Amino acid sequence: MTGFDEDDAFEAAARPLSARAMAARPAPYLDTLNSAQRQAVETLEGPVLMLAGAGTGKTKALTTRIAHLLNTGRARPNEILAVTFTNKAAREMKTRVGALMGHAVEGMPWLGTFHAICVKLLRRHAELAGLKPNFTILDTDDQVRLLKQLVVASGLDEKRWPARQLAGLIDRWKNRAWGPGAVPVAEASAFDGRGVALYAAYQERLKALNAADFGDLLLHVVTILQTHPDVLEQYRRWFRYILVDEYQDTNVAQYLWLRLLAGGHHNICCVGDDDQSIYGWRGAEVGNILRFEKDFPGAQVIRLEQNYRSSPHILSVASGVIAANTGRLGKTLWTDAEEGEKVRLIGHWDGEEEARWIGEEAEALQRGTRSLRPFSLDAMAILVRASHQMRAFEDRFLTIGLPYRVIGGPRFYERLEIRDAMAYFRLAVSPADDLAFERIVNTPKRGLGDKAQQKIQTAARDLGTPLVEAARRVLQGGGLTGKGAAQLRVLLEALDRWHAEVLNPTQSHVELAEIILDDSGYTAMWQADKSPDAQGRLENLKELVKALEEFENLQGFLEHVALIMDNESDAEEPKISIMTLHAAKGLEFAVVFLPGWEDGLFPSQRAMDENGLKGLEEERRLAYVGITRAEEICTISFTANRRVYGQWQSALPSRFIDELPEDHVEVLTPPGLYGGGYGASAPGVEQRAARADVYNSPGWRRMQARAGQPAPRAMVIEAQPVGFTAGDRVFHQKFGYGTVMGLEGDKLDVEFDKAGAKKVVARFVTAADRAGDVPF
DNA sequence: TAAGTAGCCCTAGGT
DNA sequence: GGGCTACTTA
Repeated sequence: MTGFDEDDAFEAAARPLSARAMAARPAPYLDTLNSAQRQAVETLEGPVLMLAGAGTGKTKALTTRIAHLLNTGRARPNEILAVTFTNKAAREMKTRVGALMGHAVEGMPWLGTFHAICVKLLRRHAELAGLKPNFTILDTDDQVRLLKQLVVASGLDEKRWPARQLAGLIDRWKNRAWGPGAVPVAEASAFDGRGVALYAAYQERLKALNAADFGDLLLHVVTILQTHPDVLEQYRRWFRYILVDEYQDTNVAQYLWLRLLAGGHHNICCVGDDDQSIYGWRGAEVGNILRFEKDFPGAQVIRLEQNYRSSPHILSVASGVIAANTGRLGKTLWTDAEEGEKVRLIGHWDGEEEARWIGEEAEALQRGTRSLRPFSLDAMAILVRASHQMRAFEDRFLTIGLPYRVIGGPRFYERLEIRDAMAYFRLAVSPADDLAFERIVNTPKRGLGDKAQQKIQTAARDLGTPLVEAARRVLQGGGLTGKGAAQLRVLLEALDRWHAEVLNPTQSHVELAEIILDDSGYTAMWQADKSPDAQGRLENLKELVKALEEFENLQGFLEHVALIMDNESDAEEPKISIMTLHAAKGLEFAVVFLPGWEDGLFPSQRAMDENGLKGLEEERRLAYVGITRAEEICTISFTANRRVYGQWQSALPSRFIDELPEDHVEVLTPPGLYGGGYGASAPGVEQRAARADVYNSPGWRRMQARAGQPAPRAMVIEAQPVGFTAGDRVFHQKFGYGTVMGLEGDKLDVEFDKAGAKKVVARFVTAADRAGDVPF
């Protein structure tokens, strides 16, 4: 089927648009917009770039624009293509358009995430990509396991060449819309020279399994549009208006996809903020938004600069920080709001003290003793750079009984028990799902260990059948005996029963799901488990079954889960939120804490090592995103000492702190700096206390500035990140002294005197003659 | 085959 | 420090 659904068909649309437009209803929603927003809503024809700074009412403008398109009769709901990155954003957009129109928006079938829309397109044209319309979507876990098999089969040492790394490589290639044949020579030799060959083999396997991974969803569609002009033409005519949210986060494949589809009517409106581009590591190209005017000739650029979120001090600090970046499109945020409090800056001795101080501060703000009014914990957030920073806060808050929630922990559907259960469901729906079978043959334990599984694998390969069928044959042929054989027989019989039930239902799919979990022994397995998290897992399984109720059948549910992840836990008592800076994008809080502003942690050493100045600038945008989350009170902090991977390390304040505009910052002095309690007898304590004090004295930053380049700050070095050459003597904390034998990227081959030959990351060693200077 | 232990790595994370 | 994998042991 290559055609369109009947109700989507617009071909009869030689309809007089102007007449429809004249019938448009009044548009009261326009009166609630400021002039820039209004311009963004009313400039409907031709390419538009809406540069929307943080907190400037971007979503409002975007949703009003859709409402306006519908209201003026310029497009029918199914002629608008509106793309977001997350399901959450898509959902919000749908809701808000509905609210604007005063009724639920039916038939906006093309409002969704890039991936959801691509699935829809790909199902229609699957055969053009060598797939069947009912292809399955693999998640990252499946992907890695498949790749692992290929790596092993190719004779590579899977330890030296981890499948996860290959998965990352292939993802990057797919993000750039490179099929196996299009990977440039320079990159093709990655992964021990076999990168591309493995990529090609992987794509073959996927085809054979009738499966696609996330990257494929886009790649296949782009390829189809590129190679089938007739298909492209259909969609070009169909999508009269295209809207894109978070354009600064698009990767090359998404960009190509958009350009192809917008090539007909040219009515594409991209919304974004180059200063909030923080997903470069995931393949996003800031270049897409910077190049917009070139890519789409005649484009109009509309800037949304009035900020409705943050106080003037907070905005000034944010602007001051981001000003250090180069190549920006440039925006000047302004606000009518009252002056409010300055951004607060405070240094601490170590991470525990930082957590203690923030905990007390949160309580004081909650009581209202630290501010003009009390704040709910719901209005407070702690935004960290790296997830391992979260633990100190969790520990502290558990101790003092401060309610908190961690946003972005392991996703519901990524949990072990959910994945297991899903594998059972998948097998019931499609018995040929080998990956699912592998996952659950021996879960719960059925006495089918590696050996038994290998037999089945071999049989499958020899017979050319799926694993389930192969297992059946192995049993019949007496290849397995004893307990394992008996239990395998039980499993296979159960699978048959479940599959028959899927084909010819005699009961609801919810009941079937319960039966599957019970009959398989999976529920019993967790009931018998006495570890503390078993109870929680059982509850998750119950939740899973409950979630099934909203779907017509298991198939529908599986598709949904493949694409969707968020389960918003309902709000109970007020809680302070802990999350990463990345997770905070798009959110806002009255009170924001930004801990851990230390060089190496933030900006992250790794970001700088791997991406140099580009990496540093992305880190700076992350700082900008963090600060602009705050409405009223924003507190930045850093510590003099931090435990990293169990080792104490002294740290220097982040270079971003030097960039905070002084007039808008208040430097706080933490209590108890001299109070001891940190082993006052330990050597060096006075020194370190003195230094910590310097960070906290009112003039410390000026002193730093005057001193010129302070201390051994981590440097951004573009060309030569390593700094060692073969023959250098080095010292490693764990392995001792050694000699550099060779270089490979940021890794060194070192022959250690005692520990022998090792590969170590360059920054973990120091030149041997300097070793004595380095405090460990 | 299952339980126990040693070695290894370690940003950010939606679909 | 902690979580995961791979290897070793009962």
